[in-house]
Amino acid sequence: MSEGRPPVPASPTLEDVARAAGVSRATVSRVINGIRNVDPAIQETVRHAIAETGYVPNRAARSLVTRRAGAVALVVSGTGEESVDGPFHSKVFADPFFGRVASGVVGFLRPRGVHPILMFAEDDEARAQVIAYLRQGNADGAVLVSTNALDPLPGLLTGMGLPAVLFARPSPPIPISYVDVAHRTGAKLAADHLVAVGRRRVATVTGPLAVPAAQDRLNGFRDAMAAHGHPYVPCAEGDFTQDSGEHAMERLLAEHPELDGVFAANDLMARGALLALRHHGRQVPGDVSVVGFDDSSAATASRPPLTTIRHPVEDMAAEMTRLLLEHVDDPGRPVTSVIFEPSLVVRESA
Amino acid sequence: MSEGRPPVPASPTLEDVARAAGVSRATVSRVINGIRNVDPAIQETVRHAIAETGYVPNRAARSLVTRRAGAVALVVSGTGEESVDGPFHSKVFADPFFGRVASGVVGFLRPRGVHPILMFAEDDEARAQVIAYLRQGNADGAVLVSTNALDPLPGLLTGMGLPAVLFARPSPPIPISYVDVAHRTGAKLAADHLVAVGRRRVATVTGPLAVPAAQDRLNGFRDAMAAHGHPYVPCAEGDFTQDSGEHAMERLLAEHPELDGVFAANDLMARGALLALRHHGRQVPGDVSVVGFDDSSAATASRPPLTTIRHPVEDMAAEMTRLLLEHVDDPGRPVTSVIFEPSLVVRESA
DNA sequence: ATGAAAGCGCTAACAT
DNA sequence: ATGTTAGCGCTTTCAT
Repeated sequence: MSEGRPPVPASPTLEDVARAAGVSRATVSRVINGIRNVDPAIQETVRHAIAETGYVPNRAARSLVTRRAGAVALVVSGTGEESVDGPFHSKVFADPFFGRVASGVVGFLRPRGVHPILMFAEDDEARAQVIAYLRQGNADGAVLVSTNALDPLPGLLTGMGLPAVLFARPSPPIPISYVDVAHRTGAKLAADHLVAVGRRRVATVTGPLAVPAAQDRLNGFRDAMAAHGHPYVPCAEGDFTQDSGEHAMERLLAEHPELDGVFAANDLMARGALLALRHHGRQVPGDVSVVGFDDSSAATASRPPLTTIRHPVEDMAAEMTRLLLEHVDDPGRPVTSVIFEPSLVVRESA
Repeated sequence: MSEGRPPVPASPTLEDVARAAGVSRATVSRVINGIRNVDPAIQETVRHAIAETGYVPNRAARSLVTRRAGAVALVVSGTGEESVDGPFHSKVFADPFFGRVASGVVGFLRPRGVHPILMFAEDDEARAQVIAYLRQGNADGAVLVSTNALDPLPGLLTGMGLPAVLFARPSPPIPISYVDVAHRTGAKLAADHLVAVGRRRVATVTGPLAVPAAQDRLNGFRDAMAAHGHPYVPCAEGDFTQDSGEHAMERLLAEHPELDGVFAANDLMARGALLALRHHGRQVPGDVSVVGFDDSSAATASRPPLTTIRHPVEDMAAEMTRLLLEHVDDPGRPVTSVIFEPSLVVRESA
């Protein structure tokens, strides 16, 4: 932003409150920051003066001395290869998942008087801007949700000493805290359910296999099916979009027309699979059972509603934020991971 | 956030750079802020010193003296009645529309080194927190997208003298800048198209009629149909969600089984209408033509893909942000509105 | 328990 | 064209 005049009329300062209360700035400051050793009577006087003057602390002044921004960044990071259709940001939020993360983050932050700074890091340039911005000390830490496992950003952030917590385990092991869901357990839940409803010729639509989560879901599913006596599970790779799910399902159907069950690594792809199945005249769940993953809004909005694996995204995001604030308050704290257990939500598709 | 030790090692200050370059702080400051009247040779020296020391300006210190936060808020505001299923924030971002707005805002802000602070104001408490936060001077202004026409927030913001720009015209006329789309023109486009493809028994699924946009789309549609010789257009009210669209379509079908065309006031509801139509065995577009509004990702993801009215949400959001920065730079500037023209996107549903 | 005073890092007069 | 200097509003020793 370019320069201009001050937009707001001068607001009351500590000095004003101190004068009104007949005490010193220091005392007012103590009251505001909840430091004890202040006479209760004086505290009362000060509080009254604060209310009377309509005083609100100036964050810049406070930050300058405390060396804390009092803000955190919410960084959505991508690969840089996604500029196929439309701007990255638009696409990102087309996936309801990110909205749930944002929700969880804000939900945790807000009661604490903190609000997240929203940043996108979809390519090298954007990443550089993010780094530059954070280097200015605009945020005390960052919660990071990345669409790409090889994202260099987590490494860069920890490298510059900025507290950061990831949503989902990074692919190259780096010393950074993260929250994640037990993908393998979730996939097992899906496998168990498909088998329980009598499916025997089951295939899976995977996410991009460079992503650990996609790997885990695939492997977990395969292992579970193997445990049920089905060592071979046909699979087709998608990229977590609905279209990719539809195409993957087409391929699966072409090669294995006899299949009677599908596990898609997320709901969007499951929805695409539903489309392909209908297109080929297969009834769901009559002919083919479909299980998704995420329990996103896509799951309830699709017809039939999706049986899926739910993970508590909002809770996870809140926990991620909690971890971040912990790291901010105590930079020496060792990195940790918190893994959430998913659950099966049975609807109509399987 | 509670207090703790400084998270980062002391970074170089203006003083350090000045010393390294053998000049005064003021000169370095001038170079950084692009103020002319600095000897080119010295500029070079200073730049070198900056690079050498790895200096980055401290935003808090700068804000303290300029009295500018250098940040803007992106506020998503709701009615408070939406807590039906899941947290407000989750629901908000389930609508791809908000993602597009965020995208446009960030797209405009980022090249200018500004990032938005994300805030939700879904009920009185949240609204109070938003106000309190903004009163602290954490943002120089706010771009506001509201799901409710009677939202008190715009009034509150302008009341406290904070520059703000809305996405969509507020229902009670208040002196505030906004961007919007020509809803009536869009609705007319839909009507013209439905008539052009031979539809004569046309109905409409409206948005919540308390919202001006929903009103305008309805009225624009009715007027245009009247101009085509169809004075009566059955309508059913929805609330912009897919489910509401489905239910509205059910009602329409029950009362007017002969209908052959539908205009839904947004894509999500159009999608719901598609579901209801299929459920009743109507072919789209064979038996019934369907036109949506928004050209959101829901339009391309639905089957058949939706013919819809496109408005340039990202561009509008960018313009909204531009207007905000203008108001921030010059608080005296009179409020303005910018209305964008929508266009018809023909796909398969009509 | 309270006050006085020293800055935090920066910008913007003002002086030269 | 450059330097000097006075704060911006706050927290935090250090005295008292």
